[in-house]
Amino acid sequence: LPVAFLLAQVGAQAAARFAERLVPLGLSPPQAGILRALGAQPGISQQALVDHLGIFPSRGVTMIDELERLELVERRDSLDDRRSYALHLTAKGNRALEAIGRVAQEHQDALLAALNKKERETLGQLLQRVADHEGLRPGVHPGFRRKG
Amino acid sequence: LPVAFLLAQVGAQAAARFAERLVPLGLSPPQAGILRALGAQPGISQQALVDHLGIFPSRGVTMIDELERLELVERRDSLDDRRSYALHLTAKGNRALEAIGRVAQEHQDALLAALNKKERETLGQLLQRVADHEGLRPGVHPGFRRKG
DNA sequence: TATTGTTATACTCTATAACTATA
DNA sequence: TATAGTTATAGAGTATAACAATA
Repeated sequence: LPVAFLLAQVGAQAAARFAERLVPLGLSPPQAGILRALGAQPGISQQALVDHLGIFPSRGVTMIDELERLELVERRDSLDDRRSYALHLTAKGNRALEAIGRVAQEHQDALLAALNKKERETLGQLLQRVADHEGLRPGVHPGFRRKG
Repeated sequence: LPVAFLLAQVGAQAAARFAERLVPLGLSPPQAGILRALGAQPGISQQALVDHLGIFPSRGVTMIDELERLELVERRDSLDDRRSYALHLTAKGNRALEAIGRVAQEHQDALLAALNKKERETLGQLLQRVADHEGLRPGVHPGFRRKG
């Protein structure tokens, strides 16, 4: 049984369907990932953010630029180091993050409609063990991360 | 429990690790997918291939060009319709397909090292049910397919 | 001299559209 | 007129490298 292939196949499907559900919010999956990270760690620097997500600094700049233009994120001057910014969600950003959460729940319910509650738990536990064994960071999508 | 996110996360990891294992073979995941499809359906036309994989005809041309240059695939003239070709694996292409199979097995063993045999079966069965419910075609990676 | 963030550029993958030749 | 395959072009997403300001 090609379980590894099934994983990649169903995982890609999950990602694609989630991306579709973000379209009405005007967001991409990477943007949702940044909002999520900033919701969990308000005030972190761009450097800390790109390190956490495993992306290149230049990409962080571009993405934060866009999220700032959308008024979802703001760069505040750092108090102790004038080179860096403290990144924060705006009120609008927080509302977007909540909307992402609702959409994610709907997405999961639709994706796992073929499984009952107990089976979903089992699936989650098995996946979590694989994720832990692979050293995956909770909440950080590998599609986000640079090679290596 | 964010099972849908875990699925996307672990699935992307699976795809990335498999891609790494293809590097020594000089192949990309899409190329491996084509070799696999041609192994299962020798002699099909480019049209049938791109339809099966859900890619654009122009992409099919480019990819078959490359695989032909690598001497893994050959275009044979179709007997009954001079517009189309019959696609076949060469002897070298068949050996490559076998190597892909070995690499896939090693990949799966490494990826699922945290699970015992029974758990792997359970995971596979749960994933298969999700895949069926989502209407995924066996052996066709969604990353391959055009939107829709 | 190292670090934060930025800019400018290039690369890869894929989509779109116009085209040729057969049917 | 429709279909198989091709060519040419464009776009999205991301990586790479050089740079300015601050530490």
